[in-house]
Amino acid sequence: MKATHPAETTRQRILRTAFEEFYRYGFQAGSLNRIVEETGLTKGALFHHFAGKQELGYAVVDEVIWPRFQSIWVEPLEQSADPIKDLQRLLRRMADDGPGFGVSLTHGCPLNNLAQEMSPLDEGFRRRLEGIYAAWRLAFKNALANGIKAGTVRKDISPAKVAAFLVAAIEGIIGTVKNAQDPRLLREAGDALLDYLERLRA
Amino acid sequence: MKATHPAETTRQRILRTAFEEFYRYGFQAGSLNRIVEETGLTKGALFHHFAGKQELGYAVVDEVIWPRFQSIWVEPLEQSADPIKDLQRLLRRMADDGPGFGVSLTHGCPLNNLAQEMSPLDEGFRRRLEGIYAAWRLAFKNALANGIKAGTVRKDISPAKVAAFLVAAIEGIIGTVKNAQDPRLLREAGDALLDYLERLRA
DNA sequence: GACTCCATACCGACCGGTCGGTATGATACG
DNA sequence: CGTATCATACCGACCGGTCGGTATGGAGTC
Repeated sequence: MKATHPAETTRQRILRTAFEEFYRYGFQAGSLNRIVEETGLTKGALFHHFAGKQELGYAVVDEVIWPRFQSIWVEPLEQSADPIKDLQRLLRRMADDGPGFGVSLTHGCPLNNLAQEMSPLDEGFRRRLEGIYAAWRLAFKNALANGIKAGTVRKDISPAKVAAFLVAAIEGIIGTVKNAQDPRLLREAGDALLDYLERLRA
Repeated sequence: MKATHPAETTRQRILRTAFEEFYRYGFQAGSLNRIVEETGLTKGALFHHFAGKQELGYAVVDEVIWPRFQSIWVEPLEQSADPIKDLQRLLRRMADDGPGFGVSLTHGCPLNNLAQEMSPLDEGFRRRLEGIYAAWRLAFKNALANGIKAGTVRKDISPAKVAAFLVAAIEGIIGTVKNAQDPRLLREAGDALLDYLERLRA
């Protein structure tokens, strides 16, 4: 424990444990008692750092999911002159090393899991998650626009539309593969996505 | 009630109410007490017809979701000689009349909702839902193969790969739009999908 | 340095309420 | 009478959340 998470504050330990709990069981079915048990702390400690389950959920989005996502999907695409190549590289790495990308084959994408469950029920969740999605689409849109400027991407496509489609397709693939629990499906749908990207080249 | 659902048996009323409950709150957070209250029946009636919550959930998949899905996505595509045209028509109809397709802009796709929540937690759910997804992909794959044979679809594509990608993309679009709650996003991603379909033409 | 004061961090028993599920009985129908 | 179809009453488990209390340590005062 301490080896893998050195010098972790109590608040950070709660956040990390809560993230894993909600990732596994969903937010509503996730149990504060289990989080307390898992951290080795108590109810008192948890409620000292967070006002309630909802606040804890919000904090997981803001302080765990959002930073992880940004370092994986936003930063690598900034100042990309050949977004198609970089996107294909990102997708291949995600397929080869799902867990390292925060995406498990069986548990799917934490961002999408939370969004599908909570967005219709809690506006605070929806707004936060939508912010991440919007940043994702913006990163793709900018990268595609850069590609067009650099001459690596076809000029007749709409960066905004393609970006929206790409985000949806990626989440859709992760979701359907999570349900099938079959790497072959990941390969098939992934190949089609890579092929789609290939046809965006100038 | 009786006007919109004439001569409905008790079992059917429970199933329909349970479907709506699980569609709104998810399976785990869905409440049997609310279902009982909503139907105007009692616990005794519910447990007379279903052995428990899990069995009720399975029955909702088998007897509500699966038939609805089949009539919408499988049957219209059988014996299609121009699957691209028919697919585009289906997609446009879904975008224009979501609720009629069992897909709400704010609540998403019932099939995908259940799959994302329950597949990692319950193998019975996963197997049943995967059966529906497999049928979906098969329907698309057969339609694309028919299109190739009829000369309406490009010969150099893999029907299986494109089918897997299409299913994923559709679910992904529904999911991201559900989170954004913005019809403009549906329009953007949908346009990109229609464009992708267009480029499959022979 | 010694003492007061007080905020922070954390503990663990306990609360009301809801959950899925069960046992038993009434009613109606063959 | 027997069986199917419900209603009523109730159970234990678990839920998120509260509350009184304690240990620690830093700041201020003399």
